[in-house]
Amino acid sequence: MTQRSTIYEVARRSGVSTATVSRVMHSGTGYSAATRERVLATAAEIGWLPSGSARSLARRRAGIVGVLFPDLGASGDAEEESPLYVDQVIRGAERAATDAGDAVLIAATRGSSGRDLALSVATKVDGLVIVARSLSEADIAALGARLPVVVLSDHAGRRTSLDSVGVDNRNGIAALVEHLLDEHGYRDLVFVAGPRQSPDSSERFAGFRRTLLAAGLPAPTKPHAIGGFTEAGGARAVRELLADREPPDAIVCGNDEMAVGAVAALAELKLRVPADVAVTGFDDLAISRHLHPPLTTVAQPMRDIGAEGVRAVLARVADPTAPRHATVLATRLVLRRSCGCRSDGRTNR
Amino acid sequence: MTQRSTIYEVARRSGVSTATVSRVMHSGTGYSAATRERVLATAAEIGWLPSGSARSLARRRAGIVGVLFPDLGASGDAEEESPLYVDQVIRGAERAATDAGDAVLIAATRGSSGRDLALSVATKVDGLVIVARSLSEADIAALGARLPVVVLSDHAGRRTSLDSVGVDNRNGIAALVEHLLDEHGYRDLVFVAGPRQSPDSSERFAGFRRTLLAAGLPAPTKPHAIGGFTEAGGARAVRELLADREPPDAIVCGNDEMAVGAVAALAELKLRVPADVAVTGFDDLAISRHLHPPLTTVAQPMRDIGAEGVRAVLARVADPTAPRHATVLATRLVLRRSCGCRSDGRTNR
DNA sequence: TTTGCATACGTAAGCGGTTACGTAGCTACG
DNA sequence: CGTAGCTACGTAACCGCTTACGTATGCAAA
Repeated sequence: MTQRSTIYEVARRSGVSTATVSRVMHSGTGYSAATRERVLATAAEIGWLPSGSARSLARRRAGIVGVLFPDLGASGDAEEESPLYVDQVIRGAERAATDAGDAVLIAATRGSSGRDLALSVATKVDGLVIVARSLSEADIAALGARLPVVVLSDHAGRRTSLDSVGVDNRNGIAALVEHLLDEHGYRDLVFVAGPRQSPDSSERFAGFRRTLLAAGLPAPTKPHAIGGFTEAGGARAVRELLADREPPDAIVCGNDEMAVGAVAALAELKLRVPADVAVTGFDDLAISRHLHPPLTTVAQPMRDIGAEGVRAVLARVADPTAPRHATVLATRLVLRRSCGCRSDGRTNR
Repeated sequence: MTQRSTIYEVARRSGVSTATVSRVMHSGTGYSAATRERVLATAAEIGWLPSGSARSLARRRAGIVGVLFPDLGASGDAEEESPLYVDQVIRGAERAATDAGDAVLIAATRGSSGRDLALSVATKVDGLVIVARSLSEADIAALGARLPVVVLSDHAGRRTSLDSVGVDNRNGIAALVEHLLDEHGYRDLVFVAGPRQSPDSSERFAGFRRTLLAAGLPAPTKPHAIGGFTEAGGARAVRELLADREPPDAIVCGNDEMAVGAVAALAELKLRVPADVAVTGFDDLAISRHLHPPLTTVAQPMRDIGAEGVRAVLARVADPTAPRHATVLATRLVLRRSCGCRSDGRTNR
């Protein structure tokens, strides 16, 4: 490990000023070809690694955007984002940031420590992308007052002052329910919802209800069961549901994880999927196509959500006065066998 | 968005010097309780967010460690780390970094652009954790000469100058093969390997071979087939294999993804798993317990690998002269139905 | 009272880059 | 030949913190 060298060292050895070294590194003009070669050569020779901190300080731009997300594995099985989901969002964010020449810093909030972590991260970045439910509304608002912030999913269109990115939950579910109704002729559908306070969950239920009504079918005013977006919750919800009533034609779950639990619960009850009852999810996680049977679901463009998130904060970093913008991305219906379709992979929309 | 305020502003408004503000923020001593309150109050009042860049520059420590990994989704189906695997490593790294008061910056190398990306990231961090095959050996070595670097898996113990973290592939496979031999009585086992150049893959094969020899069985000198660590590769390998010979008792795959492909290929051939032929994997990805049948595999402590990685770089940042250290983590045998075991979940070791 | 030693600050010199300005040399043109 | 307009640099003033030192004040011990 060479002694950390500086731009002065490079300048001295190349017989130029630091300004010229800086220009060679980041500006396309202001130096001759010969000078450029000389500078580059000595930089390589002494293994100079420019100081990002110094550059950031001078430019008042870190070139880093932070992504805050809730940690799951940490606090047991609470109602949290699926790791598979968040990971994809992060990947998308990384991709967009790298494409823009920036980098992404990630931080998982765990329980109460979130606020301090967020503040600490905020000092190191130009803007923050916050995955739903990483932080309290108040904390998010406080951050939003200090630096560019965009909130992902479960908030899109609901917050008044911050940029947001989310998906079209209503139409996503609508397409799914229409499929169940029209292609399979199911009439008796039940909806297993996520957490009560989740806007995403509410919108999905709203889409469910609206579609049934549009088809002239009776529609419930509230979800048939609450599964809290977790596998265990989905299983529990189905068990409770079927203790009361005959199996429905189909169980529409608010997300894929609950669908996994639902399938398991149905197996316990000796009910076959989809022969006896169809099951669907929402998200299209990596595991979903491997389930038995493969899960019919509404795919969320998880990577795009992350990517749009960083694009949005970078846009705001560039122009802090731009009007607030809520991005809503489309979902895609993914037909697999759990809904009763024959073979996997047919998709729609 | 308030005007970006500085420590001078806070100092002025609190009637103290910047030194005192700095002390209040980061040192437990050097100020009275009253001063502390006053400073904290005005800081909150004007919404001051300290500049991480300035702090990093002054302290000569960014408080950030970078994680470099290969991107998969990007370049099609090349031989790359599974997203599920890398994501877990990243999670572990994030966890360890946060616990240490640092943050992690992530960057995915895609194809040839890796070298520049790595350099760019290197300017922003105190050290780098590099997931195997993100970069060429030469590039890794060059980085290692400029800042603390630790390499994860597929290298552990092999590189001479850099710290590394990996798993005990040999013993991991050995436990698995012993199980197949002793508990199930299988005698005819075949090994489907990952990429030829992969040290991880080689070690796994070595463990396979050694265990067969130890049991007094004939053992091949090279893998029966090469699957390249991908699902498609695993399927292809099995198809080619079974074109030549009778189905073996068990197919030991070099990783879980190849096992997925193997199971699919066997299904095409109307062979039942595990009734006709058992299949096993390596990694224990999130999808593996959902497969049909659930996959028996050797679990890698993916999060721990990431966590140990950042711990190792932080240790080296703290003491650059410490002797190189190679961490080798233990694996865990996960018994599920694909090997012929009755019910899921029994694990060993 | 003097001395000694904490404790609570303030001063100011960096940390390693960026960049607005200024200057010198050269070419082009009236 | 004078001058306008480039290009290729150098000078030096920041960027916003941290921290080594130095000073002042208070109090206990001598």
